[in-house]
Amino acid sequence: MKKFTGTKLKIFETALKLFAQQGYKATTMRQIAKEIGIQQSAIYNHFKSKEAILDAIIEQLSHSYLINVFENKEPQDVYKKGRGVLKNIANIFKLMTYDTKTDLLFRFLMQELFNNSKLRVFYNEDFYQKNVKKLSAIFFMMMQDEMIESMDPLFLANEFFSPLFFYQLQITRLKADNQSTSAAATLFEKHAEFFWEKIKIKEPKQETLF
Amino acid sequence: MKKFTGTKLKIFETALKLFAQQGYKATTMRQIAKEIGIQQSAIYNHFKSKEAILDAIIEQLSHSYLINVFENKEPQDVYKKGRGVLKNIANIFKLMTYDTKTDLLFRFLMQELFNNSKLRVFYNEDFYQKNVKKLSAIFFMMMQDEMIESMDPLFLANEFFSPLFFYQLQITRLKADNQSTSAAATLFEKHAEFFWEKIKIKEPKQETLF
DNA sequence: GTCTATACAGAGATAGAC
DNA sequence: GTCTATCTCTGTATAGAC
Repeated sequence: MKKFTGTKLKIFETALKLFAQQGYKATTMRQIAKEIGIQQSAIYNHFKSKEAILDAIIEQLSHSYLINVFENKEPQDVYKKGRGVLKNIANIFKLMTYDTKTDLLFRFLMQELFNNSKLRVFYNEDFYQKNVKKLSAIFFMMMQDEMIESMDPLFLANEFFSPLFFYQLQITRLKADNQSTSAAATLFEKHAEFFWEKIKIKEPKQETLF
Repeated sequence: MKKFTGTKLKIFETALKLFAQQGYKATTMRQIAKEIGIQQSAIYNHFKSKEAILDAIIEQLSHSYLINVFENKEPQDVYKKGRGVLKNIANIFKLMTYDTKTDLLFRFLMQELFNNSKLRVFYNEDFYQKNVKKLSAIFFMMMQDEMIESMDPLFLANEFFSPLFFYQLQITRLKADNQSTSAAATLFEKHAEFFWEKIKIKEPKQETLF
């Protein structure tokens, strides 16, 4: 993963900000240049075209926290923590909303999702499938250990993931209007707590009672 | 709510389709005209500007099924049905994804959400708040009747709503790539069923047992 | 590596004939 | 109400001086 420096970095950051705010098409090279304080044509010393900037952003997305919700931890190493795993994941989502760059990347992703098929492939494979499958593996192991009730683990993963995604979308939207996000930010933790309470196995197994 | 006819209707429908597919900014008046088979300048006999078409679409959104998930039914009239209410709501979400126009409106909404503050106000007030508040009222009444466990009804409404929203987004995305949506479409019902099982009060009240 | 100047294409919108 | 023609503006990108 290559990191940009100097003017190239400024162009990259400014472009990401403007693409996320106004959309790719609505953002002009002149506007990017003006924000940085250089001439429009100077951009072409760093990126060969507007689309090249777009590609660099998509490339960057692949390495962002957005798709590393599990921080490279493997399902078998974490599932035993039960409620703690869920709270952890929810918390990572929450932290993402506080990180300005991740927030911009997420907003960019949502903004361009429906008119960039390359981005849809990325969203599906690296963001959605990857996270849901890891979640699914965690739930499956919890079921085997009789920590939670038995059911379709993939479905359960979707049910756990979707509110987190939605709350993140809400916060990104609220930020776009400079509105307070504190109420929405509490939902991540509440969701993890609520969800665990609903799926955990409550009593010791009945056989032991008789 | 005024309905368009003839050429004006064609312009409206074509514009909605293209805006939803490519975004507002990326869609040109010439492109709209070409799809219909008229000259670009002829559009101006029906809409005074490109932005006027956009406004008409936003206006239309307000009257769409997107925001009438409850089909004008009042909470006090439906809450007694318990599980049935939840299944009903989930089913309306599912039906929306089969309706081409609603699907386009939803895709348009998502596409432009982050670069149109007018649309964000609409999304928040008419789509999100309105639906979540009605849901919240339903859950509150269910709690009073001891049909479901007592907790923050607004939080519960968010938890029920967010997966439905997410699954709808998934389906809209899948459709954008002409992929099968049948697997995702089953999630609506499963969600309602799962959710009800998790919040309903299972046993007869304990006092009656002793 | 940044500047000025400019090429060239495509955008939204208007005028006036039919 | 639609056409052709055209205006004006703004966009991406390039050339060449410094």
